[in-house]
Amino acid sequence: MASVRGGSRDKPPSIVDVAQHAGVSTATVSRALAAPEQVRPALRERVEMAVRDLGYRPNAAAQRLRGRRSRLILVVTLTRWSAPFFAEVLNGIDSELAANGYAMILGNLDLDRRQDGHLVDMMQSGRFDGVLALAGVANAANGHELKEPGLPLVSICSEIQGTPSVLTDEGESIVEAAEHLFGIGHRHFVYLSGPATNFSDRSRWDALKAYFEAKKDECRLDRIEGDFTPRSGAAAAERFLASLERPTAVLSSSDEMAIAFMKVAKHAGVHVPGDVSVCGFDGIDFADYCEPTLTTIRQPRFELGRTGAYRLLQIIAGHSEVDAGRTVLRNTLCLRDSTGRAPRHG
Amino acid sequence: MASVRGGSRDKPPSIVDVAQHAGVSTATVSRALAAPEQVRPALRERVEMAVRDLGYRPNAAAQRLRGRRSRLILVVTLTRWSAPFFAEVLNGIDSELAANGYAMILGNLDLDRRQDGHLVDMMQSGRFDGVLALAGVANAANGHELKEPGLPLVSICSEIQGTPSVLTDEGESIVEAAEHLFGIGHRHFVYLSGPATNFSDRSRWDALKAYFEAKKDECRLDRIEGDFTPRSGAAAAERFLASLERPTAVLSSSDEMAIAFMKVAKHAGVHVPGDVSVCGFDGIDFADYCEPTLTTIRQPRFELGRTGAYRLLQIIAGHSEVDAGRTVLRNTLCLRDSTGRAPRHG
DNA sequence: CTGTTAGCGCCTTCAG
DNA sequence: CTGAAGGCGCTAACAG
Repeated sequence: MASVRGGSRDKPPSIVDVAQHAGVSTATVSRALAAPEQVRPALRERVEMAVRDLGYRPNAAAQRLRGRRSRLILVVTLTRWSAPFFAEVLNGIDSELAANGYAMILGNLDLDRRQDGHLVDMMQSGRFDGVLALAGVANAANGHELKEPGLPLVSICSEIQGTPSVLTDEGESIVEAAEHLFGIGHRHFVYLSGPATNFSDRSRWDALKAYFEAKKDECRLDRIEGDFTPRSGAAAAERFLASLERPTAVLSSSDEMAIAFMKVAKHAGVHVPGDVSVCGFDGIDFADYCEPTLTTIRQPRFELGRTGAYRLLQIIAGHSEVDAGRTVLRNTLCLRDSTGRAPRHG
Repeated sequence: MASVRGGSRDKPPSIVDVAQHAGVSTATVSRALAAPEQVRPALRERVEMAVRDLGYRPNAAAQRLRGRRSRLILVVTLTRWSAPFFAEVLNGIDSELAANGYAMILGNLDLDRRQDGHLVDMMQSGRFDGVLALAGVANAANGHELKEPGLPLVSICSEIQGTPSVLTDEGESIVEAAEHLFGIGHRHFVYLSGPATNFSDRSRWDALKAYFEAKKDECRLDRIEGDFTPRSGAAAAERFLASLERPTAVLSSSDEMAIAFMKVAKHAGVHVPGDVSVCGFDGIDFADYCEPTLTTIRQPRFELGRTGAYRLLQIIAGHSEVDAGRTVLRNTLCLRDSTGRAPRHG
């Protein structure tokens, strides 16, 4: 009676095979699987047995063609994503999707090669039930290109006009960090930015500018351009070292930049936090293992992913009451050893 | 004449719409797209125009159902993957797949919950043309479970019986590192392991054991259990510190463990490399930014992914001459500041 | 409750 | 070179 899936090269069993094996119609098989309560127990069991015997799995393509969901979500990322940050966001997404029987396709958007066409093709090929756009993608693809195909779309870590998005309170958090540093005596700040087109970076910079605008008589805020990568953090440190009047507080737009910055600064004999305080952004694992441990603004990475996926599934399911607008998660300021009182000084 | 895709809510155009719009049969449309040379230029152009006008994209589900490829590859990973390592492998995979018009599904395998069924379901649902299994998955899912569905399968960073796999020369490289350390005076080594069931870890440990077996009169090799994570590296450091006779050379099975190890050791007043030399494995970006910079065995992460994807596509395309067996890529020993001469000592 | 039937959109013979 | 027609596997009406 056992005999799982005959020989080997046979093509997989179809619903017809199951129907014959169980002595019922294909419709009954379909129902026994999708709506068991509509099938008399006796038949249902025969079907279930046949399914097991033959090792039958519904063909997803056929299901999709017939009009049902594909249970596939396209997740669009940039080729140059920050692994420590987004890997955990992906985990969050996957966790929520898997729990609901969905799977994710990873679609890397290459900024250099004009590959967007490829993506839009995919989106219109009817393969997916929805799209999740991760930070940066919005600006890169101009946002509406992603909306155009008419698929349910949720944006994570950046906002696309008229599209539900999941964000963190980046502006508030970085101001909170600034305020903390101000409180312990710092008056000269520098912001290590991300790419100028990045949504997060804009939010942070705008909030910071507004905050210091109100304090412009007593404080100074500089800005050094970066792009989230360690390399750009090291470059920023060189510029910092070369400056005539060095800031005493660094607000970095990513932990990776902050850590590289500290490394270079220390090498040049600048003490952290004695000479300069450094605050990162993201809360990646390595913030605990660098020297000194990094004060940072921790983003709920897993939750970002989970929440984004959740909202998307809601929309797909048609629970679209609260659709539009943003969901804002809260960050946490984690004080560690890279920040301290401003150095005494004239 | 313009008018891209009507109003908005209409369902997407099908091949029939295109055929009507162009005044030809559906068969001609199909051919014009798949085998243009078989269609008279005049008609071909009419079709191409209609395609553009309507914004037509072939429906992937229908194509797949009709028997063609889905151009979808399932990439199976573990829920607890090491982001710094695998993110780059994924990039390599994506790069090769995208270049050939394929996309990847990320299937996280959860070790805790028995979720494998879900995966096998997916594999048999006829959605994919092939499967890429990343390190660790093989052992977890017992390998053959993945082979069973009869899909083309390639394993990366671990070997599955009778399945093509892409590996690095881990054994040779770690022995090379050991040899280097031996050459500069070290005689007491400790290996920080990964999970005991991990394929890579086994390869490394076996090679190391063999190497030291031949030197057992003059050398000592200890082993501390870890699992690749920083946390376990820190725990290993505690054990190291507590040991009566401390080894002078640490061979870590991951950079993340090595970095955490150094952090804890330094905190306890142990100098790296003055008192103990530390060598990592993987060559992640942070190896350059920790203190001191980490000597490590760099794995060609991007190439691992790219090569794995390449082999899989070859198999799918039927170029299966060189199918079985392994492809071995070479690692590079990167000497940095965390290793040095063994301390003088009785 | 269960079976019959009609397509979903596409590609690929098979005739013309 | 082009058109007509069947069917991939499945499910949702519609009858019984």
